[in-house]
Amino acid sequence: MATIKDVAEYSGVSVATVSRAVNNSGYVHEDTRKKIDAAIKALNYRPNETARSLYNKKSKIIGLLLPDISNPFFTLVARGVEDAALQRGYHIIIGNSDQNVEKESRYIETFKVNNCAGFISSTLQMIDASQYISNLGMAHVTLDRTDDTSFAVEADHYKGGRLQATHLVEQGCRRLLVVYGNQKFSSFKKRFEGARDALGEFDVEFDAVELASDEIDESLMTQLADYDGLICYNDLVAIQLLGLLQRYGQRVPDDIQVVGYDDILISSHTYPSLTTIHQPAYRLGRIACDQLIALLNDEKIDRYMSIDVHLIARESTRSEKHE
Amino acid sequence: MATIKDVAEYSGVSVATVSRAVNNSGYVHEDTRKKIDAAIKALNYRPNETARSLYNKKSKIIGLLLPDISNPFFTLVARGVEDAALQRGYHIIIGNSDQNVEKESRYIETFKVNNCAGFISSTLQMIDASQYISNLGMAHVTLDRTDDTSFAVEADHYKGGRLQATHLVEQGCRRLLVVYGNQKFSSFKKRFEGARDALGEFDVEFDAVELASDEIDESLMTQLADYDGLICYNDLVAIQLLGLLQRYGQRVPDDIQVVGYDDILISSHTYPSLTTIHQPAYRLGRIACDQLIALLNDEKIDRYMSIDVHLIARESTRSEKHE
DNA sequence: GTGAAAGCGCTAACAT
DNA sequence: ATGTTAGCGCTTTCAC
Repeated sequence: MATIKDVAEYSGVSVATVSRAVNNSGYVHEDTRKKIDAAIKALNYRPNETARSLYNKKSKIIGLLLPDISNPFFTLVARGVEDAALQRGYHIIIGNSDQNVEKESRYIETFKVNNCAGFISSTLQMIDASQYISNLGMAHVTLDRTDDTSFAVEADHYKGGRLQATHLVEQGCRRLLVVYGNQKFSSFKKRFEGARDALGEFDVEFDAVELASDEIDESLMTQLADYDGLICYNDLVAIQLLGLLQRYGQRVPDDIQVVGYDDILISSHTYPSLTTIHQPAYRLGRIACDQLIALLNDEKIDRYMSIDVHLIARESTRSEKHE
Repeated sequence: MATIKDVAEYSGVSVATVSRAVNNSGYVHEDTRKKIDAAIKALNYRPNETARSLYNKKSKIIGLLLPDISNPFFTLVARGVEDAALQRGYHIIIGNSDQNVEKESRYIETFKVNNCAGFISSTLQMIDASQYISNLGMAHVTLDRTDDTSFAVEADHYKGGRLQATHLVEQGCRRLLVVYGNQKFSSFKKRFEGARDALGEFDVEFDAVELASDEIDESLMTQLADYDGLICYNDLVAIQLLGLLQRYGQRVPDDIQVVGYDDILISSHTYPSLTTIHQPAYRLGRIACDQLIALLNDEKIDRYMSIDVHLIARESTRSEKHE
């Protein structure tokens, strides 16, 4: 691979001039610029980013720390981040924390020692996370799962929860089960609170149960039979429940209605298709990335951004008009 | 962030000695090692990987070029690669090519200028790809979508195709539709060939049609009604078709049986759950990564590895025993 | 066993 | 407008 020195020799100027030409910094005569461009093309020169980032103490790489990329929601977030990054000349390195504090800090360390410009995370479980990060001196934006101290971008989960509940009540449900996720995550917590508050206002009876996606099996059926509506904290769980219910002869939405959360791609393809809350995962990723880059450029950004969500009515609830 | 120089001063030795201690290269007295370890701990020193990779001309980062991480299959592959990499002290930077030649080469270039140790790809559409890569002097392993010139790891798609066809015929199908994917990808090509050959041997009638996942809508129903079995080139398509069929009153598996390919997570949760070919996506990723790292360590590896696949019988076909 | 010094490829003073 | 040079943090000869 050709280096800047090769280009300098080939075009008969110094490396400083080449550097100036490449970076459009400082003066460089039109004629010499032409010579340099020719040399670059002839030698197929590309600046070595490692050397650049060693000097600058910042690379053009953004870290992205996700709980688990196997979840289609985060996969879309990642695409959003990547596309936004690419547009501005950055690249991303992805890490899965698996909700594991040790992996988390290992990744943050990795980002640091690789001179990442900053990172986006949606999973900080570390205590004193923001303290730790600011010590590291890295730019940081929090996504979807928020704490109160960092820059944050998230969907309006409280509203999402309210929408789930409201829709089901409007479609006639009177005996609901709210299936909620791990409450230590702000996103799940707010969804639950939204649903709970709305249900309270409607004065509709409901039970609530925490359910991890790997805990779903036939043993649930006895409970499920009691309800005429299910509010699920994400689509993955909703789809599993949908399968389970049908396998045991329950008709959806006639016997029981189901609403999910996320609007992952598959949710519109199942039968019945899933009524759900659409969160703009891709857009969330883009925005978080744009925010981070703004931060890197010392632009002022909002400390907190809330992104709107809306309900998409499909076949798993009784609403007339489907999309 | 503390540098090697800080550690050297703190422990009263030279940077060279610290470097030797950190890397376990060359001699360093037990006592001085102790002092250095203490200094490292006190200063919370971590070697700057950028500086290392500038010197070594190789970073501890592996590039991973995927067609689209939104596809759950590739998502699992990525997890496999990541986990394997992590175990050996590497990290990954992921790029989505979106089947786009330009993005492809941009990413490969990115890998190069960031001193990536090597990369894994499952999507090279560039002409002369292997030529181009070997010019770059990067280690490279091809995954799932193979050409003949690189090191390659892939599942046995021909067998997978045969299994799909054989199963459907055994379950009584006599009029099949093979829904196949873009034949320029070896993986889809081999699946189709396997199914076609098996069907030929059984002397069973079939039609074949190429179908992208965004081309699926009601207009297909007139065609679909003619068949008693559907062989799909992946689960995503199979699930969409499953939904479509049911929405139009076809009973699966009574009227028509469906078999998918990939065994993504969701396939066991739909109703009816999907009979499919299990490809070990995670393991594929791990193996590809292990191969690449072996390559980097100048170990001898097989030029081509074929990984076994098997059929998982579920509710979308008539087999008695489900998993 | 340890240290001095060169150099990986680049950028940014500073001098000219 | 261009060149010289120091230095980013590290590893590795090569002396001692």
